[in-house]
Parts: sequence; structure tokens; C-alpha cells
Amino acid sequence: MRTDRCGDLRVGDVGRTVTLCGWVDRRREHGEHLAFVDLRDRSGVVQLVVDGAHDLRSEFVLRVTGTVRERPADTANDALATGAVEVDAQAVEVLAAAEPPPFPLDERTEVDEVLRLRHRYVDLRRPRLQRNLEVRARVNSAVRGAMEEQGFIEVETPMLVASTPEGARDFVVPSRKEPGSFYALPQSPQIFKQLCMVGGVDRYYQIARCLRDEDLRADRQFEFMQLDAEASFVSQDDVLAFISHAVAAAAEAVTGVRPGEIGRMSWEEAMERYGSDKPDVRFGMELVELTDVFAGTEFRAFQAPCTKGIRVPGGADTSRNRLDDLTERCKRWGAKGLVWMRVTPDGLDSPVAKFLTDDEQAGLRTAMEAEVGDLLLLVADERRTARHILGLLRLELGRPPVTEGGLHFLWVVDFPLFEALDEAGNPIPAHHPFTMPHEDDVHLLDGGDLLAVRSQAYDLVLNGWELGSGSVRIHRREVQERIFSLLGIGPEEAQAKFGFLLDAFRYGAPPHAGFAFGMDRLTAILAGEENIREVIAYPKTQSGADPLTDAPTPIDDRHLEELGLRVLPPAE
RNA sequence: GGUCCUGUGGUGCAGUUUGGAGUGCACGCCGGCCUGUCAAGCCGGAGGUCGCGGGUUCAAAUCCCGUCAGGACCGCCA
Repeated sequence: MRTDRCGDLRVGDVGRTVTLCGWVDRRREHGEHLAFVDLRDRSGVVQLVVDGAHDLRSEFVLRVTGTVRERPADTANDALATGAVEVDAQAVEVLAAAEPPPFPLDERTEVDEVLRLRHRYVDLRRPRLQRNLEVRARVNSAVRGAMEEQGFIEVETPMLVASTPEGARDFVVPSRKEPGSFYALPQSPQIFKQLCMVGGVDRYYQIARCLRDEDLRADRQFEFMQLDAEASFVSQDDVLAFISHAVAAAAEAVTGVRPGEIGRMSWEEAMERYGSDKPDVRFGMELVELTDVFAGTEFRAFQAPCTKGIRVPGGADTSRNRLDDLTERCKRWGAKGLVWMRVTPDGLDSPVAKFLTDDEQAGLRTAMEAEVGDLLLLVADERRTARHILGLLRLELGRPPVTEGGLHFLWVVDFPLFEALDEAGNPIPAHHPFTMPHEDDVHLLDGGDLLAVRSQAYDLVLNGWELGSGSVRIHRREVQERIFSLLGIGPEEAQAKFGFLLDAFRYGAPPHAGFAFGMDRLTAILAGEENIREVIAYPKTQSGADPLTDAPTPIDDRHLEELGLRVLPPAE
């Protein structure tokens, strides 16, 4: 149908007769016999010169044959890749008329997102999404290439799987042949990839669709894509190297620059310095340890297991209103309160300054390297609470936009094996129950401090986003049984939940380790987007609806009956 | 489950604090003029359930209550 793409035409094409197809991007009429029409396809736009264009309206689909010619002197458009040439249209065929679009297709109008989603097919024509889909395709391609270079082979795993009680809420699919039974859609191919290892596929990867029925966020959709990988006979360092190579290839494919080696930080250090297991290290404002400064304080609020603070450089002009708002926010996050102090030439301006001795005030200023004009924010609480609140506060006050500060990948290693104890005193796994404990901490499993046990689990973080996580897996039956027993999972329960994996391990399981990271998140950051919806062709809203198709929708009674289902009336 | 923000012609906004006639801006749309524009320009025109429901008031886009939709976040996401 066409000989060229609009955006490809250059001075070298002058004199050629070309046929182009595309949409009317814009039209400029100059009387009955001269008009300019910008014709757009995925490659870009080119200016057509048309004898009368009154019937060529916005977004009409055209097929145009004409001669490429150099633009007259002084009429070239440097802002356009094709700006030195134009196409003198001899034949214009309207392939499809179009109603005026529901919103402007230009780049400068920020359109309501529901409207964009309802007319996503129009939105996709806009430069932003055209660009983002291309970034996404490049990231996918680069990651695949990088994994295959390293000897990984792609294996697909099923979408209809058995529900497991662990982890996120499952999406379920009713079985017609076995009414009352359900498949689950996979939260990840975790167990299947481990079975691949037992099956001798010693380097597996897949760009896998994963589904979790949890509340949506800027960085979370019900369904998302993960680069899922697993390898046999490898160490943690090997896995980090494989994945580092893959994300570096993706970054290079988009930015043209290959990132340097990715640094590592222990989970404990990340929590102490940033109050987060996914620290955004693009900016400072690190958490400062102040417990010792107030060790003997008379001030009751600071007589806590842990006192930490952050320094907001130049923040002393923060209004009382804003400080009250931050205090409220901290309380909602679970803090008992927030202590603020403005550093002024006359000392610390704070409601609590009078409760602190001169030594304490001096010690505080030294520890925090406070300068006149700064704002100091302190939280005293249990250590995990103080870290958490200040970590959130730090992001609230200092986090730069996604497009600023460059790309800061970071490996967070040595995660704890257990994140807490439940009411029954059983530990709760921080990652998943197949995670191998750190070799140096295995002895703690027998009567030691369980919460101090580190694991061979690791996360990859990019600019404060958790890209993904992985671990060295337990491949020895006795270790797995020990973990299950600590978790309060008896042999029968273990067999019921993970029997097929445990069975598989009887038949010769190689030591193995793996990782998975979110392709949507990686793509969003590389595309300079704050929200993964901008790099997904057909995303859902925060409530999980699709304004384009109106999903989810009710199904008819006959369909329900066939599946053996009955819908309850809505709860009051 | 919770907190906060937003909702005004097709689109993006202002107007809401301090109630007084659907008032304004830009884009788009329709018609006309216009032979070198490129966010073309000029003239004219059409287009409104101020998200929805209730309340207060002589009077509500504006104040109050509820509700719906969207967004950000906390919880949740092994």
C-alpha cells in the first residue's frame, strides 16, 4: 500500500514519487488552492502540500501519492526530522474518515486518564505512548538477548495452576469439569521454575505474566510481566551477575549508556540508613542514629528503644501548618509523634527544646551535622517503627522526580529469613519458605534468635523502586523440613501444600537459585514515567476496572450454572 | 479497611476561600476569508445535568451531609 514511511523522508529522497499512508495530524489551509497537511504514521510526520484540503479532517486516514521535493528557501522546519522536504500530493485517497478525537493528540495537553483509557486506541497514537511502547519492546528484546547470551533457555509455564495459600490473594478460575474446584492464575512461576531445575533445565528464563489480586498502585497492576529466571549449580554471586547483565543491557538499549557495576548494600544497612529495604539512593537525608545522644534523657518521649532523625537541609522555613500536617501523617503511619526542630542562629526552635539539656542539644546538632536554616525531624520508638516512619518521611520530603538523578541500581542483600513472629510465636518467612538461610546463621535455627537469621535472599532496587527479588533455594530435604517445622507447617500440611515440589526433590534436586524482576517497573523508569500504566498498552484503573472494555462484567446465569456457581447478594 | 487530593461546554483550566443571572481564558468543532504555513492567521457561530443525590438559604458551581468515578499514599503485595 505504501512505498515509504512518513518520518523517513529526507533531502536524499527529493525527486522520488512516493506513496504514504497515515493519519491527518494537522491541517493548515491557505485559501482554496493551497493547504498543508501533516501526515503521521508511527515513524513521524511529513508535510504534504495539497490543492484544497477542506475535506481532509483531523485523524482521517489517507493514502497519498506525490513527489518529494525540497522546501522553498526559508520554509524548512528544523523542529521536524522531515522538515527539509515536503510531498507535493498528486493523489489523495481517504481510506477512512474520522470523527473529531475525544481529546487532543498533541503532547502538551494532560488529558484525564479515564478518558485516555476509554479511548486507548486514540491515546496509543500520541507520541508519549508510541515512544513508551517502543521503549518497552526494546527492553523486552534486550533482556531476552542478554539471558540467551548467558545460556538461558525460554520455557513457558501454565496460566491455570493450583492455588497455594501463601502469598498474595489469587485470581481464581472456576472449573467446569469439576464444579466447586478452581484453578488459580499464577502469582509467579516460582514452583514451576524450580521443577525445571529438577528437570535438568539448568538455565531457565521467561518473560512471564504474573497475576496478584491486591490493591493497585502507581507501580502495581493486577497483571504484570516479570523476567523470571532460575539456574542450577550457581551461587548468589552468579545470579546477581546474570541479572545485572540483563538490566544493564536493557538500560543500554534505551539510554545508549551501559550502567556501571551495581553496588551492594546489606538489608540491615539499608534499613538503618534509609529506613527502607528499597532505598532511593539518589538523594541524601539519611537517617541519623540518635539513641546514644539521648541515652540519659529526662525527656520521656525520647526514653525509647531507638531514636533516629533526618536533617532537611534549608528546611527551617517550613510552616507550622506543614509541620502539623507531617506530624499527623507520621501518626497515621503508626508513630507516636514527630519531633521537629528548626535550627536558628539562636538555637533550636522547637516545642520540645525546653525539655532537652544543653549537652543533648549540642550532641544532637553534632550528630546530625545540623546547620543554621535546617529542619530536624526526630522519631523515637521501637527500632523498626522509627526506621519505617523516617524512611517514609524522607521520601515524602526529598524524593526527586523519576527523570532526575540518573539510574541508581542497587543490590540489597542479606535479607532476614523471617520478618516477624506471628501470634503463635511462629516465624513468618520474609521471602518464601524455600529460601536458603545464610550459611553463617544456620546454627541459629536451633534455639537461637530466629529474627537474626539472615537468608540468601536479595532484592534489586532502582531509584527506590523494588525491581525484583530472588534467593538461593533450599534443595536439601532435611533443611526444608527444618524450615517447615519452624514455620509451624507440619509434614501433612507441607505435603498438602507443596507435595509435588517436595516429591520432586526426592529424585535428585540440583542446588539452584533464581530471581525475578518486574519488566513494567524497569520499563517505566527507563521511559521516565512515574506510573507503570504509561508503559502498558491496556492497563486498568486503581479500582481494577478497564474503562475500554468495562471489565469486570457480570456473566449470565446459564454460564454460572454451568460452572456450579451462585452469586451471593451484596453484603450490607 | 483507612487518609488525602480531584470532578465546571468535546479538551485543558480559572471561578469555590468571602453564596448573588452559566461569568471568563486557551485549544478543539462548524461556517467564511486567506497561495508558504508548520501550535498558521483573521472574522463569525454552535456547544453546559458545574459528577450524582439530599440539606441549609430569598438565592448554591460555591456552604454542609451522603454517594459515584479517578488519582496519590498507608495497610496489603510469601
